[in-house]
Amino acid sequence: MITIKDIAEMANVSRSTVSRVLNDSGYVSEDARKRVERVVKETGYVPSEHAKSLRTKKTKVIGVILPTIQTETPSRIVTGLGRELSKHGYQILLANTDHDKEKELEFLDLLKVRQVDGIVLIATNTDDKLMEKIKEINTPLVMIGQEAEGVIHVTYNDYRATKELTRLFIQKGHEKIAFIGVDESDRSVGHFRKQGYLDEMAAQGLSVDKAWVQKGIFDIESGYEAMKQILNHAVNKPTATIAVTDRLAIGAMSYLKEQGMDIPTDMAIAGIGASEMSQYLEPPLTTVDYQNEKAGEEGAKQILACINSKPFQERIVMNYRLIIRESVQ
Amino acid sequence: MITIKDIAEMANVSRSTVSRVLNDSGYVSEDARKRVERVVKETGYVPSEHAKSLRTKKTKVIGVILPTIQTETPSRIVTGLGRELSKHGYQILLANTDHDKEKELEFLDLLKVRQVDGIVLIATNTDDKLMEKIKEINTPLVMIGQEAEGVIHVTYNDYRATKELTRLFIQKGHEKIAFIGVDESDRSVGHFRKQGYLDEMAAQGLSVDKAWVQKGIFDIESGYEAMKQILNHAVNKPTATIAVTDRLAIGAMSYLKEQGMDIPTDMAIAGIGASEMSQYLEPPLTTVDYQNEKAGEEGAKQILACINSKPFQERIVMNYRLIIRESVQ
DNA sequence: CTGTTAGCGCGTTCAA
DNA sequence: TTGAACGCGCTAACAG
Repeated sequence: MITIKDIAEMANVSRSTVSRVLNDSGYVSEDARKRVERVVKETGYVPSEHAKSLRTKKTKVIGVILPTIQTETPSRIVTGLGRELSKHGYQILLANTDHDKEKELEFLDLLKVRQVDGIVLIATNTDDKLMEKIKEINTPLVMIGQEAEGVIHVTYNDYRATKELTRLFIQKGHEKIAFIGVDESDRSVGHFRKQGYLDEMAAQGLSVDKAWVQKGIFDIESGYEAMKQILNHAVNKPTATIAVTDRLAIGAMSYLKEQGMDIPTDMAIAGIGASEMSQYLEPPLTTVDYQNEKAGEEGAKQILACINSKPFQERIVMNYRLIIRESVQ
Repeated sequence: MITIKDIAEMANVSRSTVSRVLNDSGYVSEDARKRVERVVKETGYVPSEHAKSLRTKKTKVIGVILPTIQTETPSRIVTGLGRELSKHGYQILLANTDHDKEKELEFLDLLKVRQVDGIVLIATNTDDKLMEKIKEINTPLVMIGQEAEGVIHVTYNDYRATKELTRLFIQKGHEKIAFIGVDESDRSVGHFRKQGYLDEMAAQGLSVDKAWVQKGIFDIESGYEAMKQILNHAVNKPTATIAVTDRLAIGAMSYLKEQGMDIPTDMAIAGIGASEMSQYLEPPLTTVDYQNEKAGEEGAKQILACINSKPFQERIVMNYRLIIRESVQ
């Protein structure tokens, strides 16, 4: 392996001079610079990042913890993160928890050991254990998707999005609106989205039948099951349904079709997430675009600012955009 | 930051003894071992990976280069890779080329500089430049998705898959079969899949109308366009279509429906990739399951074997599985 | 403007 | 069985 020492000898200067040329720091005579640059070019030499890290305590690596990369939301966020980070010479060390909360904690430790410069956590919960660990590792960290006191975070306006979706249905004349959510331990997707729905219903003086509110997990199948529950158990049949993710909505639509029901005539439906598929469904699905890639970019900017001790915003709430399609009438 | 030196002092031994305990190397008295272990536990000390890497030249990091993580194939592969690698204490350094061949080359260099122990390349081409660079960087490397002489690779049986799909259509009575492919610079998806189709058609004595064979890129929209081309330009209208990805098939289906054509009566259709959506389409799409996660795991095993100088297979061809659904009749 | 020197945190001889 | 000493490749004082 070729090292700085070799370059120094070949260019007839000291190692420090080579270092200065490479890092553009301190004074170097034009002559010496040229010689070094020539040798570096000829040999294709690149300094060892590890040796550098050992000295500078900087790694130019950002750890990214996520629950899965098999769904569109996290993969879009990572794309946004990667785009912004690579602009500044940072790379991503990936940590996939596979939805395992224990692993989430382990990875925080692990990334700390790897001495990443910062961590981006695509979060699905804000459990006490998690928050404690975050404080404990004491590394610059940005959370995406959940809000949390004392932690830099980028979130979506979950509450307002479902509130607006609910209002949309009501404006179209619906009064019996069902809701397919997820567990409330996920504050953003589970709690706030549900609350927006409930509050708007209440605000418009509409009551909510208990059987209208069902829960799934983050897959298509459970959306199917949830819709089945709604139709089987509701005495008073709803005419519209809000699902907190497009996948849940797709599952729900699948059950509706199986039952020979027409969308949106018999049941209007909306999802959240603006999945690529949503516009190719039958009928095309009304949904909410959360601009995940942009959220990723924003997260990257904040973590970089934090690392470089520049001013950063602790709280960023992304804008969303309603996409109204034929599944709503 | 707490270092090996601190532990040594606290345990009243030398740094080397601590190192021996940590790495289970050389003789250490039971007594000393206990003391060190206790201190390590109490302090929560973990050795610096960077210092270690500097010494041992091993990083326990695998670089993964991919064209995008926004489609199912690569994200499934990464999931498989991650699962297997993390079992052995390795982590993934992500490099997203965003379909840019130049970046692919740059990342190979960059990962080399980062001194990753190995590289997994989810490849979309086998250009000379790329192959040269692979030789040049001289780092253990496994290619997934394309075959290449002299490089460890995991591929799918693209040729046989489309051949079998073609035969399936023919068995069902179809004689005029169209094909939506991608550029042949992608040997696997572009060339081999097309060749399987062409060969089977020829083998069965069926001719192929030029207008039946169209090309898209890897998105839904271009599948739509390709089907439009087929229907507009074919004098002799085909009754079935094979698309080389599910997304292309979805786009094609979208155009067919727009034209009021029935699937599969007016046009039977099949894709490849077993995307999660495929079973929820109308009608459910016939497709081919390539077991991408398993391919990822297999790739991980090979790169680890290569790194640890154990025997490895240079060429692995994954099995596939036909999933026959209602889009074919 | 440049070279010498001194570590960063660790693993690994080599004597003792 | 243990510790002293060295060096991995690099940056950052410091002195010249």
